[in-house]
Amino acid sequence: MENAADSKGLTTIPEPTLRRLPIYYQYLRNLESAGKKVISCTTIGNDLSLDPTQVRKDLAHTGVEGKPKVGYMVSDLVRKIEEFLGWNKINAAFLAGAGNLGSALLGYPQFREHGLSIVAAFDRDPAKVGSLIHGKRVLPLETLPGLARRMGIRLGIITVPPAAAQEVADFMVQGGIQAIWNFAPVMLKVPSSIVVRNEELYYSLAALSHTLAKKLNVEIKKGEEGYASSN
Amino acid sequence: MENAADSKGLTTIPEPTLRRLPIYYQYLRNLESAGKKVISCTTIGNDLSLDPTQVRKDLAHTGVEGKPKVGYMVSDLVRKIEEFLGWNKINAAFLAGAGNLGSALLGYPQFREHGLSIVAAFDRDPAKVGSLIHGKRVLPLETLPGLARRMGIRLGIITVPPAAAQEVADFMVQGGIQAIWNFAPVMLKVPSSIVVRNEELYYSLAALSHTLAKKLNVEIKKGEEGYASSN
DNA sequence: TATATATAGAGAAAAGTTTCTCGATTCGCT
DNA sequence: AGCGAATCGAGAAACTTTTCTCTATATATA
Repeated sequence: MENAADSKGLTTIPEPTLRRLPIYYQYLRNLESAGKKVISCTTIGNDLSLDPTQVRKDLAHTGVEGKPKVGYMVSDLVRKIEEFLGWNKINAAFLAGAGNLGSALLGYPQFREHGLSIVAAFDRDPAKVGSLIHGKRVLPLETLPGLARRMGIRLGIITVPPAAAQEVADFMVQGGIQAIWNFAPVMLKVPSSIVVRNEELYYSLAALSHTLAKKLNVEIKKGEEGYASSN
Repeated sequence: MENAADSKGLTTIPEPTLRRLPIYYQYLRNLESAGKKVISCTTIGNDLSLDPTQVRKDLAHTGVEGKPKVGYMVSDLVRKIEEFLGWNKINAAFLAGAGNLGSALLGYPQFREHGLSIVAAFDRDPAKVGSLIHGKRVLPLETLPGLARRMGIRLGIITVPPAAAQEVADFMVQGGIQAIWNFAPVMLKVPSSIVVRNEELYYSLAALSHTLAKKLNVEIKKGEEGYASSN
């Protein structure tokens, strides 16, 4: 029974599945607030333009069970996905770098609903230290390791400029932080036991701009054809 | 010769490759500014913890060519990836929703270097309309379609609250926008010819929090074992 | 109560992606 | 000039993910 093993983290879950789960989750939350009680993979697949079997396999990874002819309880699905992604327990996090992006993240309401609570921000700029951003206190960067250790913080978010990122990462590791969400465009060097997730907004832009460029190219070609011939 | 076809957009490129290309790009830009002229897939693979053959196949999609025993010209690679991703031409974009996230995106310096120039922001809040955010003027939302059409804008970015997202998307479609980068947690309904890329910061959180949850679980179990037995 | 139908779930097949293997090429060194 | 080492590029093999097919089951309806 692979599902049970999966939901306990004993097997590895496909990356693509992991990327789709939050999409299902959002969709299901919308259903829930619309008052829908049960849902089938067929319907989910139609609404999200995904293959129903794929949806079923994805959801099975969370250990949820459905009924033939009926589908799944929406509330079951929501709960199982939350558990699976660790969104049912709040992770306290430290954020380093109280610039534009850092401030936006500090004020991002969705995080709280998805198991992430940024409890403090850190910066080197004396003008920022001591101030409040979206209700979170900005503290001196040097105090990060000690505080992280005392408060048992497991998650760090890096939104400092690239040049400072490695040093901040070192601070975080020193403070016993286990997972780093890195928004700086550099590859961090950390012990292999630390989970690093690199996030660059422009990474996501790649797919979009590639598709758009291709699309515009095709249009230009069509235009030229239409101009040259008389069709 | 599949590479040539690829670089002209005639074949489909694997999603995973598309996600890795920006990573290579960033790495290569760093090399470039460090003065490195040539690079091999072996070295790239080592530095980025990827299989060298995979790196080679990924890069081949851009149509770049290397020399045995030497590798690739760093500058060739950078140029080819830029062309492939459409980063060599600047795309002018409109952004709707001048809140926290919108402001952060307006001030995000990396976009400009990657083919994206946000030329104006739109909001419904009269307090924001008319002001400048990071040098970009905030305009009334209603003027978006007309302006988009007149300026030939192809790309729209949505950072409004979920409830307003669909309406904004409709405005964008009406204004002839071809691709939408959607940061609101809703599935937009748009004509199938429009490219939509949904971006949710917490989507990326999924992988990280799942791994962290798993990791902490394992640690707890280990702890319990250690406690129960005397090992 | 029997029947038709929608759907979960499991396993097989197909498609896609990554990794391996090998030959060809280039360069530096002797 | 010839030799050895490094690397590209192409094709094959292994692996992963997606899609298809089938069976069992729950529900609604006649």
